[in-house]
Amino acid sequence: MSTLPVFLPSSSIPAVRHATELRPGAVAKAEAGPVTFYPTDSTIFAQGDKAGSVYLVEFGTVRICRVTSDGRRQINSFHFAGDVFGFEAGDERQCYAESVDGAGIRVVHTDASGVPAHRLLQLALTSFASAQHHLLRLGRMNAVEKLASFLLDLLDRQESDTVVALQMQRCDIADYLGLTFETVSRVLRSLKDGGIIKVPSIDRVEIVDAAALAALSD
Amino acid sequence: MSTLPVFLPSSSIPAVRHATELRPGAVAKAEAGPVTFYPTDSTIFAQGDKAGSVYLVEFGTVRICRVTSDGRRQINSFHFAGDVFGFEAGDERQCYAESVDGAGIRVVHTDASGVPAHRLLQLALTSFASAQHHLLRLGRMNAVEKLASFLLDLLDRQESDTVVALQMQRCDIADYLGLTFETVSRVLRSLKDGGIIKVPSIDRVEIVDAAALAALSD
DNA sequence: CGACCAATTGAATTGATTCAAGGTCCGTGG
DNA sequence: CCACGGACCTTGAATCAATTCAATTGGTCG
Repeated sequence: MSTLPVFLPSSSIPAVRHATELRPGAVAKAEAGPVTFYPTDSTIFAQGDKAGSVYLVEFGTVRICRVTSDGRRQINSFHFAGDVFGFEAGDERQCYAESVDGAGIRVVHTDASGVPAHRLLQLALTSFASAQHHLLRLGRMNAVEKLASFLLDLLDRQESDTVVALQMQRCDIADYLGLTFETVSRVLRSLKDGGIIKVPSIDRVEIVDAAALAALSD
Repeated sequence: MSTLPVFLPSSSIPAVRHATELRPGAVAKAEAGPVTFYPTDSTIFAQGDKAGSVYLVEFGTVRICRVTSDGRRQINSFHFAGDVFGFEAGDERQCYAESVDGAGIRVVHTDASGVPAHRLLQLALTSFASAQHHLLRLGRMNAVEKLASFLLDLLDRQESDTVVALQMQRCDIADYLGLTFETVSRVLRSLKDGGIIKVPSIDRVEIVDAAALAALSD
């Protein structure tokens, strides 16, 4: 399997609505580089890399991860089309970023580029806010609440308001929510049995009873 | 118990080294307001408040919290002298801030003030980085690892390199680490029994074997 | 001293994990 | 076209880490 990113001729970019069309104010394309395609599981940046750029997701899904010395992985966040990720306090990356499902990414140089600092601040604060929200999930929610909250989060960030696409596998969800993949599987089953969701395919969840999910999620 | 902050005549500010002396570059005093004293457990800002300012800790300890609808509390961070807290993505506070032990705080207005955006960005990224670090703790560490990592964190941020002052009570530590206060108590005991720490008083921990703690913490 | 609050300690319980055994899906090659 | 292999997912049973509930200790302040 190739893990090398490749530059895309613009004709090969999938015909999905693009990040900068979805969120016009985020970062102008002119401020970002060309779209690079990262195949499934390829590395976008590694822990220890020199920081100094952020990244704009054009399409696909990205995960931001850290690992303990003995190999346990925590996924801090997932990023979809329109999201900007890769903020770092120091000059060295503390996390690594990988493509989950084949993703198109633009580099945004934060130093010399035309992106104004207040705009970068705004984007960084968005990342910070979702990290803070995730802290509550990890620290104080049980498995069912974590899943409920996660599904609603995805629902919020995707186009449909009934169907959630699960681009990542169960293991990714588990590492995001601080669970095991078996527990993720079991909880999805129990939500299904409770008539709250349907799982028409392995990577799709239909939200049948959003109110019930919301009640579970907090 | 009074929960109202009071303005301090400068003569009454405790004779501890001040924030802006500890970290000269952080935020100049001139950019911040006067020091306000917040007694133990008083509110600095509440969830739902209008955002728009950040705060500089001059002395004392602050906790940033969120609660679930049924009252479970997650403490996202503690802040000590020199720290800047209160960053918010939207215009409404998602978290609330309280004084842990009587804290002196300066307001820093982010809009009109002279603090340059790149400086604010830097400070926000610091908050973001520690939130990310905390995600790994909450998501993937067991109780012993959480405590070990927490103690080393405090050690890092305080003056002494052997003694940690625990200004917050066990319940705060528990709500920070996603544990119960009983578990915090038990883990401290087991670290004590293991000869890794000493607990000379209820609010002091002496780090006997920092290497062992480090080994446990990751 | 007595009251109160925080912290400790013990015993029973439980939610999630671990370990193990299938099941499903999909791409590849005969 | 179907059989095979491998990756991922599901399900079950046993285990365990942390919680819950309860009792006790310790420290502080009026």
